[in-house]
Amino acid sequence: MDGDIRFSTFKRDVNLTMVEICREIFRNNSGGIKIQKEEVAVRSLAKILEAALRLCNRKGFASMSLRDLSRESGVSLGAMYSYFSSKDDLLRLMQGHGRSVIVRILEGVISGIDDPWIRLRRSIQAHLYASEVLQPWFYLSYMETRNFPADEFKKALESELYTERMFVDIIMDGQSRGLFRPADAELLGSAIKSMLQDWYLKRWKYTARKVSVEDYGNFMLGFIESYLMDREIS
Amino acid sequence: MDGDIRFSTFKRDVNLTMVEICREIFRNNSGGIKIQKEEVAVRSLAKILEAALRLCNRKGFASMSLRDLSRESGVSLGAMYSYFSSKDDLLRLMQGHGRSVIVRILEGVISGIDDPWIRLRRSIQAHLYASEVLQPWFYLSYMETRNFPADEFKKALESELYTERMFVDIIMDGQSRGLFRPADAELLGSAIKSMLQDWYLKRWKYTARKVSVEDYGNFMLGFIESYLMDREIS
DNA sequence: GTCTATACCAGGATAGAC
DNA sequence: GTCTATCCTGGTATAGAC
Repeated sequence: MDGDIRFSTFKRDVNLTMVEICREIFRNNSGGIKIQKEEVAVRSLAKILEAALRLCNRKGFASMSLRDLSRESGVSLGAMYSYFSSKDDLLRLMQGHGRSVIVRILEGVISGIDDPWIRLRRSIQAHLYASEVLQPWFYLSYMETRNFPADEFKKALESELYTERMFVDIIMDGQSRGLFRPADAELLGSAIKSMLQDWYLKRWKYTARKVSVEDYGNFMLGFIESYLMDREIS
Repeated sequence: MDGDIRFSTFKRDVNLTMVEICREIFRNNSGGIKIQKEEVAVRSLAKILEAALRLCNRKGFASMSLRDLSRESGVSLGAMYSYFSSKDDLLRLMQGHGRSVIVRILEGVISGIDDPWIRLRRSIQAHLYASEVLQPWFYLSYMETRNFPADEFKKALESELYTERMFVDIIMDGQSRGLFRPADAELLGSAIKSMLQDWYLKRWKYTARKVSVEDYGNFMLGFIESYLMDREIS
């Protein structure tokens, strides 16, 4: 449809390789990371974070021991402590970055667009594609929120409400212009979020059924648009 | 609407008090539980399981230490081991029961009903209400699946697919009778599940917004029915 | 049946050699 | 910068008094 984002285009444009992400993390954390040489640091960091995400997704953050992580990443226990100062700090490192990336992406794709139908489509697609590219981050951040240190916990909740708000605003805008049917915008926003989350939380299911991220997005959009166009029921 | 289940009725009918549940657990686990007197056992068991669910919901199973649990439940560390033989065993105790309860409920509410519209409404309502009454169980079983011992893990996945299948079957039945629009029944089934799950996973959000379980159910049903009735789009 | 005391081990964190 | 060896806390689980 007009204004739609294709996954392949999206992926090319955001270009989020692990190494690039780690480079950015390194530059923003010169305080916490004790290594000087950027090349060295970025390489180890990538190994550590990749392994950490893999393990956290498999067993959860609390059940991942740093000895596991050392084995999985190939970086020794001692050396890892040159990259973070505690296990909680490692969580912060993984977490903080993903958030900034997603906000940047979401705001980018709808800026300058006026039509609520298109804003809705594009923001859902972007959210879905971002979670596809950064699946382990999204999964971690959903499942481990409870175990975050207080400051991170608060930020995670705010982030949930922030993205939901984005959808609610678009819906209310469409309604006030008489384009969308009247309906509870907040509940619809929550429903959209929960479907978006299902995509990255239950990857095993969708992979097994060979549903692609674009299939999923198209289904979601058809479902939601059908509701918003419906004039029969008040 | 006709055939609808009211939450108050549902709650009265299933009558799932903690003590009743613990009594049933006790009777099914006379092997594992070393206490003889039923009254004594049920009382302690209720204290332990209530506390365990509270702590698991707050910090996760892995982060809950048995010392925490002893403090929270008021039962000493030593005494608790008369009720289960290991921490994993405690998980099995909490988990196994909930599953049998939910299957029993879900099958009960649609047996003998033919109309797909009513079957759909009732199965969604029952699922939602069950998760409301047993919220901590549902939450635990969703969030901790990864950490279950292999056999329990498998059962949890099967259970996810089983209830989803229930919805898919109803949808396909409605479609083949020409009552529901053609649409991807499996994806719609998944979407229904994800909305049902959002209710018990994000209670904080809905409580803060003063959305009742019946409000939520009505919204879900309106959303889904609007889609299934829609004849405009193929 | 329930408690306290304790064994034993795994995990996070650090020191210091290379 | 990275590794190995080690410290020490806090976890699960048990023994045995009451």
